[in-house]
Amino acid sequence: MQCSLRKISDNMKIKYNLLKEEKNTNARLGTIETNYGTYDTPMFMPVGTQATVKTLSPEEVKDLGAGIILSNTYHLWLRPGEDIVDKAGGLHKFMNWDGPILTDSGGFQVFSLSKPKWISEEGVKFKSHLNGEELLLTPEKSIEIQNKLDSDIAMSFDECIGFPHTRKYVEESVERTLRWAKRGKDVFNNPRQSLFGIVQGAEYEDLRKHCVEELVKIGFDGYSIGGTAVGEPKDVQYQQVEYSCKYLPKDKVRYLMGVGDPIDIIENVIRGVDIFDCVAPTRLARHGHAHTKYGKINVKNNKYKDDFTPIDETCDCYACKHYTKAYIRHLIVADETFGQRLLSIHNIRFLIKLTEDLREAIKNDNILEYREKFIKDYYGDKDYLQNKTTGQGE
RNA sequence: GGAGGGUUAGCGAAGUGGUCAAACGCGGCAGACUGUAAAUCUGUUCCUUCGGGUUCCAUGGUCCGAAUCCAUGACCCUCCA
Repeated sequence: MQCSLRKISDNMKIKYNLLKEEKNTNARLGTIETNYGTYDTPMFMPVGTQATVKTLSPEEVKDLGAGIILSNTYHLWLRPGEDIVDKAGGLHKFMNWDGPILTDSGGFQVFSLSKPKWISEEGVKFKSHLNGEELLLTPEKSIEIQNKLDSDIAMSFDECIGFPHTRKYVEESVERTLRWAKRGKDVFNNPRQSLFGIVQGAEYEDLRKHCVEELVKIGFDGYSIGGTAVGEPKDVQYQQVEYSCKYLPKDKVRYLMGVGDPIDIIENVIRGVDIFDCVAPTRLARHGHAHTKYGKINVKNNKYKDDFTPIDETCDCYACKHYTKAYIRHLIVADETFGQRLLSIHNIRFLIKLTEDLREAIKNDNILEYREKFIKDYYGDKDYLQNKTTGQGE
């Protein structure tokens, strides 16, 4: 049977190739080889939690220059169920995406579905957000689901803890996350899928180091940095990333989970991160906000009602090439989905373009200058750290 | 011509003697959002020099006190002729 999806290779673990380290920082230029082609890093992955990047077609996502996209175990487990996706021929066929897919493990839902949840050694009991049914997600179950979904990269089931927390809790949580990582790896059985371990340990360097060392002993195809963008101050986030990257093996890809503020991407690329994902560009878009070279704007604002210029004159995306702020504002205010699509296209493109620029800066060994210029344009005189916390807090 | 019902903030709509500058919804204006329980959530929305000022169709009245009671007028709706 002729498969409509172009699978480049059938039986391959992902492979990271480190091409260059930036002269003045820890930033890295590389490529990641997947079953669906080879992509450059640093890279930004658009998020398609429920097997769709909200409001966009796969063709549109492709056109933005996206490589890997992210989907979610928890959501697909609840609906439509991994067996349906399996029956469809796997997630790629199910959603008509012929690029690589990474599935998150459900670990973030341990954090975000905060109210009724019980964490035990066995796993996490949730109440389904759909019908209140009590569900038990375990490391084994998460991997089983992901094996069936047949994504290219599966994530270990971890505990993503919020901020702040006690050192004692972090210590216990890291050990549990490590045991869960081992249990997940033990049942992992999809030969064409890769498995990533997740570094936790909050803001404690020794715990991050310990977590990395233990994960490396277990052995994974790539490593993620978790537990960031959960309400901590920005400088704490950057430190957490530093403490993780410092000990991670150079020959494996590094994925910082859930981070997608432009400045955070730059700061963390500088600290050695290769891959990012974030819901922000699409969520902000649906809420009427757009990134521009000169900062984030709220397109709904009255002052744009007769502004017939593009969102960002310097942007090469479809929305900026063909539509004005006034028109997009009208669509958003009128609650038309096309407005949400246009802003989603723009915001994702903005972040992907950012990673393209960062790759160029790494090549040219001028990423610090790039950062300075970016901040000057994007934040103006504002202090971009300004005691701001990241993410949703607890 | 006769009989009822109605008129409250930008709109819709509660309120029928004091705790009413007036619930609630919409609309408006702003804000938040970082591995998506999020096309969601929050604030604000008569004027103000923040002391206060002026409101509930209009005018006059009752009362210590009126969006609320009475009188007259204006306009709107329904039914009967």
